[in-house]
Amino acid sequence: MRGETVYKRTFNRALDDLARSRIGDPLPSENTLTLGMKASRTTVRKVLEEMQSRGIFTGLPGQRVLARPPRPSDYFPEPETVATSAQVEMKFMEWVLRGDRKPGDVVNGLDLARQFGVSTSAIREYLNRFSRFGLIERRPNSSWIIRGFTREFGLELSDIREVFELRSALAFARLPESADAWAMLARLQAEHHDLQGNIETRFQDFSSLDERLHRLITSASGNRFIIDFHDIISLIFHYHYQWNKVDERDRNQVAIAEHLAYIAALVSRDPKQIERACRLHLASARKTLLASIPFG
Amino acid sequence: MRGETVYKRTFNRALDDLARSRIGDPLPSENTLTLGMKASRTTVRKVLEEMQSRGIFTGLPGQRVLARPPRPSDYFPEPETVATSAQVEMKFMEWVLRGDRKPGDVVNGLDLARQFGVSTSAIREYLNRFSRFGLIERRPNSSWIIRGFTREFGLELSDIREVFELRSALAFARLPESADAWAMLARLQAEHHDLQGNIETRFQDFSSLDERLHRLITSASGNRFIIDFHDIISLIFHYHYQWNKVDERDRNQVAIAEHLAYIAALVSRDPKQIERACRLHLASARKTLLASIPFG
DNA sequence: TTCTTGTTTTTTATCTGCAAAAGCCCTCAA
DNA sequence: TTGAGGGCTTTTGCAGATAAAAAACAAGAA
Repeated sequence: MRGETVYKRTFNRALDDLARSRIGDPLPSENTLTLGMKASRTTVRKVLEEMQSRGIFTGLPGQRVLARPPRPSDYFPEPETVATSAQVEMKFMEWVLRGDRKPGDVVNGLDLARQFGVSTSAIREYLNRFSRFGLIERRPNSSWIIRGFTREFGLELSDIREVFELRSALAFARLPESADAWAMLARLQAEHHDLQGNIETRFQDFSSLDERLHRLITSASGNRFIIDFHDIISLIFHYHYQWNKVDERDRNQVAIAEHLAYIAALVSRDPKQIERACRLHLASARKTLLASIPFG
Repeated sequence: MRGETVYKRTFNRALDDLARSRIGDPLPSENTLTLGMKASRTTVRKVLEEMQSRGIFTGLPGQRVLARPPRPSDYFPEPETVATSAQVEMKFMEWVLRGDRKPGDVVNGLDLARQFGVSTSAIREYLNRFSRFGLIERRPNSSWIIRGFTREFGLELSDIREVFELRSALAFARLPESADAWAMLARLQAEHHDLQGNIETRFQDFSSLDERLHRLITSASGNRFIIDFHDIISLIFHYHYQWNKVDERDRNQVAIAEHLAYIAALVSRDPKQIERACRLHLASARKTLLASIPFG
């Protein structure tokens, strides 16, 4: 059977949205609400029903009106809002990347299921999807084998990344002036400057900025395989940023400067300059990644 | 529950091997047999037991002796030897590649399960694994969407292929003289010459030769992402060769010549020559692929 | 030892089942 | 004739069960 995670997540999100309304404000139609939430009308309706029964709204459907502001106690606890698949991902990433697995170790699905408190099907499904990240490998009719978060992995990943991103960056420069991408790039540039000004306090925000910049550049390639590959980079760096706090501020400061140079190069449209800035930044990204690999 | 496909496959394979023995020949040990088969000893034992009860062997374990040659009627029918997952793959590939699906069409897991005569889990599992091929895309909490075997797909695939293979080919040339790869390349070269001599009758054998050559080159990159990507190429071309029979002989004849030039270039170790031969061949592979795409 | 084969324990492949969530179609009102 | 919400149907996400296959263990002979 399926948990109620979508419902609870939607409920919480609706509470957030409500915080901006006042008592007596009329509620938008179900369809309108559905557009904002990332769920179906069926779920939104379930949320509305519960809210009504908790006295957050009053009035007949069609004339519903906010009766009281949402309280913190209305929220469902965060852990109940995350789907099994997402839980498995987090637990599994922690397990492979931090749990000191060695190449050749076997992954025991049954055991993981017990450890993570989910069914074997959930594990199986995740392993299948995860295999494309190159950290595990399947032996048919037998268990999965750890390939390991090793130095080789880091090198192979970085090599491809450099090929793909350079290609994408050059494609970016060839985008027509009118493309949305340029506007987005300008916004990212502003955000970088902004962050640079407040680096002392907000250096942790860099992680999401990094992801957004590289995804934007990558998507200019227009190639689904390049874009898909970025998911791997993304995932690895996401967890990497989460755990590797050594020298974080300094590293991010350097990276921001590199990003700004990279953005400036893109704006210049000069292939030579782009190539230089791109390679420079990716070389230091590679270094950081390798440094974070255990025994790497 | 699981089918008996591994057992039946192993049984048939053992019958094949037996064809080379004579009445009275002693049987190798269970362990030895297991090495040859692609299965565990448990399965091999089950096979032996059945063979004994059918009178193919006589004698106590340890002194088993062939009692009669295998008969065609001993074989399990081929369809019973293919695992559900493999069946799903074939049926699904046929369904996406030949069944005139359009980008944006939804994939209904339940419906496919009914059509293919398997459970929804089997479909789910396959879709997950298949998603990395870039032909379908998932909408969370909702169905899969067809991205389609379109001209864009062909172009994007070919682009990456060219980048990866050129890199691999140059790496190949740098392999030490002693590497196994050189010996394998020499063997493939001989097989190509052989096939070229009998092109009139055996032109259909090209498909497997093509796969082996490109896999060998690709593996010289030593990069798991490049090697994994080759699986996509492989799968697409595998089905492509199976269905696209137009001008097959002529196409293969040209491709063999290109392969031979490519191999010669590799042997020469001259990067310039390698690049030329590689690009030339991949350009014509691209053309063939694009030509085979419906409305491409 | 190092292989045999016999036996028992684990783990995987696959199916079934069911509640949650998504997708319908329908009717009523502005 | 468009958009609202009510009610019903279908599909998905995940858990659970079970037989097949793999792996681990055991004990005797070469």
